Amino acid sequence: MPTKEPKRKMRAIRSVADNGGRNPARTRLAIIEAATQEFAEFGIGGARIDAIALRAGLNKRLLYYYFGNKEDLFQAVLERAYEGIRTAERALHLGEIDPIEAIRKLVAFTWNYYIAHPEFLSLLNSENLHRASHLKKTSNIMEMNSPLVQALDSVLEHGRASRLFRSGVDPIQLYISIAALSYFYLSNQHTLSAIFGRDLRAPKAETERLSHMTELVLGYLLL
Amino acid sequence: MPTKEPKRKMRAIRSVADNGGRNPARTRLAIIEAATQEFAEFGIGGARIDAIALRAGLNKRLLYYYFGNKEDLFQAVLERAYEGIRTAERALHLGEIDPIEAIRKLVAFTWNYYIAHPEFLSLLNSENLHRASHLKKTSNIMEMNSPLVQALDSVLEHGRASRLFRSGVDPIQLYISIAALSYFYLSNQHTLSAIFGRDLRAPKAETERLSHMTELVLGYLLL
Amino acid sequence: MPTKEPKRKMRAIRSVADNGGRNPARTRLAIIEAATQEFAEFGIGGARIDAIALRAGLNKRLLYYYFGNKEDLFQAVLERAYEGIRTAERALHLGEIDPIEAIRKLVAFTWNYYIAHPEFLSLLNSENLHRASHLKKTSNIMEMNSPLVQALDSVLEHGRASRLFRSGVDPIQLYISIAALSYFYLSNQHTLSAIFGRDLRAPKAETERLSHMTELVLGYLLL
Amino acid sequence: MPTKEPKRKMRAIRSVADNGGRNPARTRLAIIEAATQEFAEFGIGGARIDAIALRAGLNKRLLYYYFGNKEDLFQAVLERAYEGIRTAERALHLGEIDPIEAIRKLVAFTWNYYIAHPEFLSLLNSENLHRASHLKKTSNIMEMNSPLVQALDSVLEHGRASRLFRSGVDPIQLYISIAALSYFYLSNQHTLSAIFGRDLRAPKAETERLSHMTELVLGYLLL
DNA sequence: CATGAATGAGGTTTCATTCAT
DNA sequence: GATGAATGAAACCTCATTCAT
Repeated sequence: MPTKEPKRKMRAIRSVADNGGRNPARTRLAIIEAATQEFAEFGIGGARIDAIALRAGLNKRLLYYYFGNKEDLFQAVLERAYEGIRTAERALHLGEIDPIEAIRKLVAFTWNYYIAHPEFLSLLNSENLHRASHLKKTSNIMEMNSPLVQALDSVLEHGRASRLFRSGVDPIQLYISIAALSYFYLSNQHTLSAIFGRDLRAPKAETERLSHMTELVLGYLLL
Repeated sequence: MPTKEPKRKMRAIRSVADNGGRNPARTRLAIIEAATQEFAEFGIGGARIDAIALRAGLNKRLLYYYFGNKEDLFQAVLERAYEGIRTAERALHLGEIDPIEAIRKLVAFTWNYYIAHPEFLSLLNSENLHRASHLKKTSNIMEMNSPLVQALDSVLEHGRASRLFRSGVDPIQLYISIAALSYFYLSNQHTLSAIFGRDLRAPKAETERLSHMTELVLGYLLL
Repeated sequence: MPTKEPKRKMRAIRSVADNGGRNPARTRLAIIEAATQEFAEFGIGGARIDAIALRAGLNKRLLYYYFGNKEDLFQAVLERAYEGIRTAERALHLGEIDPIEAIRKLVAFTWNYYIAHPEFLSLLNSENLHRASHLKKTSNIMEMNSPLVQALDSVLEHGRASRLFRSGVDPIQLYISIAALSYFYLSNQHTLSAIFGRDLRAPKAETERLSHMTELVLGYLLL
Repeated sequence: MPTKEPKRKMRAIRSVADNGGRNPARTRLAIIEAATQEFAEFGIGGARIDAIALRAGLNKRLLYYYFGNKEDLFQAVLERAYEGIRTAERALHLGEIDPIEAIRKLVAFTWNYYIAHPEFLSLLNSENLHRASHLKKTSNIMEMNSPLVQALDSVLEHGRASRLFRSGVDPIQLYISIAALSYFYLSNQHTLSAIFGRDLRAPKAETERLSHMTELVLGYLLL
């Protein structure tokens, strides 16, 4: 197998763009979605333009028409992925509820979002392998910043004011830690499962993990 | 850009094998080390056999002579990377010290090892992208299991016996969490730095991160 | 798999040279026999020096020591193959028996020799693909000539004298025809079997073929 | 000689595809024709994709675009070669003429077709070296079957009915024998010429061979 | 807007052969 | 006499990208 990447079948999973053509917005979206799957599954180097076109049910030339080249397509994919999580985060409204509940909700949300969007983890890994080169090229990079950091800051402030939480907690550090606990477990599930000889994705294992993470964070915060 | 991967200069960083040939063990090692760097930097798909040969100062053909193909070379690289961290872990001797100190030491060790061995994180990310396919092929996969899990179990037991630590803590969950806190921060440093607009690798930031992680874990464990 | 030839396992069938080394004649023979199998199975282009060494249970370097290069090794193999059939032919003694019986014997001998030595057919095919370039380099090419042609000439003469056989038969043409009838059937057995949807090598089919060939030749010769 | 195959010049004999591009059918044909020559001349292992592209006057990448890989290209070449002879055979209309004349015509046709299409013999030899692996993959393998076998059956029947031919002749056996007589002579002409020290392809030799074969077959058939 | 055909560069791998012991 | 290590050349094949319609 003189090939560069592991062999894989190329079959159109689902022709995302079953419009009779002539719908730019939809075509664009179809490409992004197909590319998201492909990049998530194989990384930037492993993703194949042909495979993306096939997944999208579109001619390869169109990818270039819409996105110029592979790198820029990845950038678009990445931006949409961030957009997705930021939108979901904005719907959380942590500030309006009890601090303890807010933390539970934040941990659970992070966990569930990553589980529902494994491609997001994979895309981030790819982007970090490339030293965030695509992210750095996005124009309004600040909008990538999570609205949750500010919300978390306010939750911590409320908790501290109510003498529930310890003081001196950096919301960014905590935000990163909460993300880390879910992210690492899921992103590295294959090596961890192999090494520990357990299926980390069994329902029971997932429940235990969420409990553990919640207890860990609250155990730390609560006075 | 007609090439698949971002352009990069190919220059022999350092001829790892400045033996006059005819030293199999040394040649083998030179290949593994060069490959480790290359795979860590560019992933499996992005790594170039030519580049590895150049880095190692060896004829490309030799890589095939010793390892058969790219995949098997990656497997060898991965196995050696695990071997490295397991060896370091075995030198920790957590069981012989005060539980609190042991936890501090474990968190700091994990952090420092990842900082000293960024290639390890990258290799693991690659392997997880490939669903641990190489790891699953290693013969004695159980030896990949960290000796720290058992040590941590005993630390937790001591802590609980001394009424210092809470009970009911699963050592595997905690081990994963401790790894997660350092791993995610470092592995995702580029996207995080870009988004937060701060340099997460500034000395001050590193110190703060280690403190935060230690407090988080101990804050959770201590009664 | 970017390989040139169809994949195949390389395993030493039988270490022909299980001498403790130091037996030139035996080593030489072991190489020739291993090479014969390899060349017969894969052709000159498809044969692999490594595979031959492995089959012979010898170091690859020895093949070069004894034969110089692949081409010359093939020449040696070919010469030995011709030697084999010529030796067998010399044992026939056609002149001493009844002409009809002699023809039967010749047809059957040809058929049986080809069946017992399929590698001979394959080597000849290879050599013809190369326009007999190796054969032309052999020193005493005349010794390659079949002793049977002269014997056949005398058989035909006897048959004609006894008013059994027709006259005017060129022994070389007939010799070629007799060879052709067996050779083509066996050498092309795979395509013929595929196309006719029958197994040409089934015992019944073989018997029928020999009968047919014998009848064909005798039917032509007999007055 | 560090190369695998005998050296040879690579020069575009004749740019088969002097279309200004954009003519798929023509391009496809140009590839097949170039590949036919190359495979016939050097065998499957010896044929070079580069050389085929050069012969066809096309970009090497196109061969893969149209045929996937070398093996599949060979299969296409082989199928076209069979198609060619089957088409020619269908134009013979043996059933409509006198049985004796029909046999003469069949022998001469076989002889002349092989002479006009030496590549056909070579391709068949290659395919048999590979145990008909490509032929077995062709979908309608039955259409490869010669229409002549049935025609020959009817000729034999007519001949027998007219008390001209012997009975009990298997048309497949006879068909194979007729093919064999021409095939072996031509396919093995180089070794035979070398060994007999005569030029088997001299015009006189060719005439004699055709006579001999015709007499042989008719001598057998005629009562 | 959309597409099948075409391409240059470069990737992995293989091979016959030689070197150093 | 015998061997494992090493090599340069070239083979097959892949890929992102562009051309012509």
